[in-house]
Amino acid sequence: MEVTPPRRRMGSPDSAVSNQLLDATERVMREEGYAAATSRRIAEEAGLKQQLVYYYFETMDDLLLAAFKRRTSRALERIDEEAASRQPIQTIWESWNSTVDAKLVFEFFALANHHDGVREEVNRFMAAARRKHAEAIARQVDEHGLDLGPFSPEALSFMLFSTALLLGREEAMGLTIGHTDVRKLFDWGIARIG
Amino acid sequence: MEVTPPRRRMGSPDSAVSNQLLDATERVMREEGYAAATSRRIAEEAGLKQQLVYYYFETMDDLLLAAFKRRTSRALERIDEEAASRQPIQTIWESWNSTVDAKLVFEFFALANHHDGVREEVNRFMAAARRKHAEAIARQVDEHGLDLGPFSPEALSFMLFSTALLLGREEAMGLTIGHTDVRKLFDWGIARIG
DNA sequence: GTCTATACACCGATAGAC
DNA sequence: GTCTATCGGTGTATAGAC
Repeated sequence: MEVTPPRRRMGSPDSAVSNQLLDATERVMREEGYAAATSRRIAEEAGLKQQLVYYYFETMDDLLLAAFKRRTSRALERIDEEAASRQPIQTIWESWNSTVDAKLVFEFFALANHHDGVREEVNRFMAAARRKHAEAIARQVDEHGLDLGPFSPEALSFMLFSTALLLGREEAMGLTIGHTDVRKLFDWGIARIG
Repeated sequence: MEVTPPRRRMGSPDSAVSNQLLDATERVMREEGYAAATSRRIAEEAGLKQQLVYYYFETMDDLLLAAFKRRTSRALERIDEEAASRQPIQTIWESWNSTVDAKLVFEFFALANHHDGVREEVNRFMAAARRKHAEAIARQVDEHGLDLGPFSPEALSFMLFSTALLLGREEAMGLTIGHTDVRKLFDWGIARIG
């Protein structure tokens, strides 16, 4: 009968300091990579003492997971708001392009390769986003008698995400070969569907 | 006048041991992430002493870069061979799907966020692959009077890579929503073009 | 070419005072 | 809630013997 193991005392997960630490974690991960997201480096970035990290988070793994969960819960709120859009496909495309922090996403995706908690949360978020987007697209297709051509709502949901993410990554890295053509292609296709 | 700084003596970059270390580096990065790619962990994985790493590579950054360069030089050879294919689009699609080690690619892409040498090498490789693929596609379009529809060769080159990479990543993570639809979509589109 | 030994920085995490 | 002090472990990298 697994009982909660003995723990040291801890602070509120929604406190101001806790959020400062999560902000600092995002900055460090974006600029220096997940390997640099240590308790010392994050505390320094937040202007706090290293040991405070362990007052607000059980372990470093917990802190990293909390940082990702804060992002996904905000993103899911946004997705729910946008689901009611009059032109969901256009809205989804613009939303991924403007909100996806590609460098950070690649750090979290790499982290997910070997961090069980983060992987589960990435999968949970990606599954929810894909389903919600596919439903919003399918609803609009029904209501307005649109023609998606060879795209299923799920396939379109996948393509909008994967394309925006890779375009964002390459732009952040200074590589843009074919990008104007791809953006024209998506603008054309989205306008064509309605 | 920058002179090569004084260095400790070093072994051949093409030796058997050197390649064992690069093999071990790939395994560690794939299974445990780039943060685990330390001299101790890699040497242990290769069954060698930690200090040997510094006989074959100047620094850990050099080792990581060498590991990535070995992959890209092999991949570019393959791309050159496949450029002569009778059906380059089909060949490129199948090649990305069968050769891209998605977990490892995400580790190197995340590493590229903050490792200058790796970023430059990633950009060099991606630019070369995109151009070579676009040229192969354009040549085939010319010779056989194909119709790419709204796709430019560069845009198609981009989409084949980004889609195969993200499909591969999600499959490796156990997430497959919409995948059969996306694969059907690409099979259909590629068959349609010719 | 590979070994032993080692310097020194940084890591996660805890104990207990204030 | 935040502090000082500290533990044991691991990191990169070097020196020099064999």
